Amino acid sequence: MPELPEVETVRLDLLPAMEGARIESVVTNRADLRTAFPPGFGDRLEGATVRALTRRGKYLLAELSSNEVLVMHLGMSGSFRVDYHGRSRNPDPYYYARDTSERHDHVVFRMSNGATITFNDPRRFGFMDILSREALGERRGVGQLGPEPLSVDFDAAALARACRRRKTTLKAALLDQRVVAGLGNIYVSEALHRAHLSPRRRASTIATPAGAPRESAVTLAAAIKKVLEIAIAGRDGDRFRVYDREGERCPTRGCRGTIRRITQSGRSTFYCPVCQK
DNA sequence: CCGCGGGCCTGAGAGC
DNA sequence: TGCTCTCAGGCCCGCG
Repeated sequence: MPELPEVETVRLDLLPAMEGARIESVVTNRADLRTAFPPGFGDRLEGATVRALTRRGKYLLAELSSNEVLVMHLGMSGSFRVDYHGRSRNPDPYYYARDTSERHDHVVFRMSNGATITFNDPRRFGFMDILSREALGERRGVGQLGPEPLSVDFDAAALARACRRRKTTLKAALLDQRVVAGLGNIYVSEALHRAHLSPRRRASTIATPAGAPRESAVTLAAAIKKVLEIAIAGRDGDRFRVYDREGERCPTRGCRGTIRRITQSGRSTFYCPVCQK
């Protein structure tokens, strides 16, 4: 379920359990997630202290006292559980349940502060990797991320520049983590709706030929920030305005349109054909 | 280089 | 009940 806001929420949940604590033990219950664990996975983590737990796009980064970085990605279905007082739901870390969701508990960290952190991921699209600090920027994925949408680096000018020569749709451009980091299928639909821009529109149309931001780029950059901020703050009231709301009335004030669902590059897009141009 | 389709996995829900 | 089918909030690879 994780796009930027969910990953940020996971980070905040993990913070008290991880930051400043030493990793006492690591158990992996299988040889791979999406990819194999790096060589010496447990040995490289055990004994290290987590100096900081940060986030870049949808990636969680545990910066270690060993000067290595533990990179964690939740894929589609990854989640973490934290249990305190040295007690996990499964007292035996090697226990591998077969008939409950616990059979997808793939990694268990025991921390010096008594926390037990369990990574669960049924579909195994998530992964963990360990890299030196310097190698981070070179790694495919994390190394190629565009600006953090909630930082000052991300604004209409940056967005326009990134979209300038894109012949794809706005939908595809915003899903591309090199354009902006952290948006996924839900928040792209939400941001475009808030900005009243059609997901089918060519990405390059938000920039002038010279690459300068048009008004639509200003609106879209602001909408992206807004949608993510609201989601992180957990203002649940109007969680998703269009996502998974095919057939419902468009929530835009004064708009009498109906939310439609279309498929773009194999994935669902929800939008209002009336107010999104 | 760019854009698209397919593949990777399992589980939930719909329809028969 | 149980089967089959579709779909799911991510990402990478290979093809044209």
